[in-house]
Amino acid sequence: MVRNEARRTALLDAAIDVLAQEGARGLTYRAIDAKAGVPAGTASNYFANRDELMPAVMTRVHERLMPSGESVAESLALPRDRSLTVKFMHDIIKRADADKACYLAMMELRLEATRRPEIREALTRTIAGNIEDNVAFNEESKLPGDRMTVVSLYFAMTGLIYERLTLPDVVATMDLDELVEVMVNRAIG
Amino acid sequence: MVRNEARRTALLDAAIDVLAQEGARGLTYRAIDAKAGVPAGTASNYFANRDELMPAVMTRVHERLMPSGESVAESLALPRDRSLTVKFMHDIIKRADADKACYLAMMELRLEATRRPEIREALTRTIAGNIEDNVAFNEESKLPGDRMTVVSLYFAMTGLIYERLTLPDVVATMDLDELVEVMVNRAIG
DNA sequence: AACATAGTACTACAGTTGTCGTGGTTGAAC
DNA sequence: GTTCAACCACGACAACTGTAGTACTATGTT
Repeated sequence: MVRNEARRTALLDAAIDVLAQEGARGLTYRAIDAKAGVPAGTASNYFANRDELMPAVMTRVHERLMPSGESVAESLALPRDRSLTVKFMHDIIKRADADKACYLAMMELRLEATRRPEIREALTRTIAGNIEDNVAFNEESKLPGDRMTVVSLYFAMTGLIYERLTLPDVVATMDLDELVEVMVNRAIG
Repeated sequence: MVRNEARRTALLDAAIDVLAQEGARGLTYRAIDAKAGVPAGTASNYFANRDELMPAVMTRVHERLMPSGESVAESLALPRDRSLTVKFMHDIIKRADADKACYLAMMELRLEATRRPEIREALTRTIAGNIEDNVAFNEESKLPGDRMTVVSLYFAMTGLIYERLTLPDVVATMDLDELVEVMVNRAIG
């Protein structure tokens, strides 16, 4: 198997775009090659078969969705109150808007996870770890709210982002700032 | 186009199962025929092409997800307090568990909606209407909480069900009863 | 210069899929 | 008992897809 990392990554990024634009149904070797602008047959030089491709895409999505770290540090200079939690939630929404393709690809992969145990295990680890990290972060940073605040906010944000990406017009009529503020305030209790 | 309603519905139900089990990628005429136990070619006698099939499936999903009405009436005999809202939330979760295929199919369709305007419009109407109905119902029934209670609970429940269906192990370690109770209590404020 | 290696381009092929057409069956109306 | 429309089974076919194989190119090593 060929191992030009730059090219391989470019192919995976192309696969993410294809997933977002065409869905799992459109994810073919030829579609990836076309999207990446490489000659037909290239993707199959990098991924032996479709079963090997999907987990690789999933790993790439995970990489791309990692928060920057420096923006977190920046935020932590602010006072640790409710308005900071609100800011964090808005940051998450902004990241989703900025990289829609990645989130949509993850949604395709999550559905794929219902029938592929390897993807399911990897995603479960990622997401469960993410929730635990958030709970620990919230506590260590002395941000307001308890464990349940973080968990219920996680679900609400998941639902909100899911809705915004798949059926934007449902949320379009709502005041996003007000919505996030109320959700945070009540989740904190 | 053929119009034997019973057979058509059976084919659509088969399509829902295929969507849930194999994903949008596996939704082929032959797969539908096989799942419905009818001779190959039958589905194509009922749906001229794939673009006509998808909205039909979506309509059928919508039909199947409608709540029974009598169970609602039954619940309304109970005292209109927080515990009733908790009960309603548990009913929703139960319905999702009882008809996983339908919910999974809807998730596939929601992703399909990002690239098919007809499905998107239909789903947007359905979901937005559903939220408004819930808001009105909550108010008319003098259930506790305001509009924001209903909206934020809607998102939290969407996220929770999404998580439970796609990555059940993430939620498995949580105490579902406690989670729903806290979510309701805080959403009410 | 000769060679080895990794990466790349391209092609072939068998299996699958969407779609269309065609002929057969059923059952009710007359 | 003929007619007719609706329904059904089946096959054909071109287009597309996954996969494997093969030959070409670039680069570095000896």
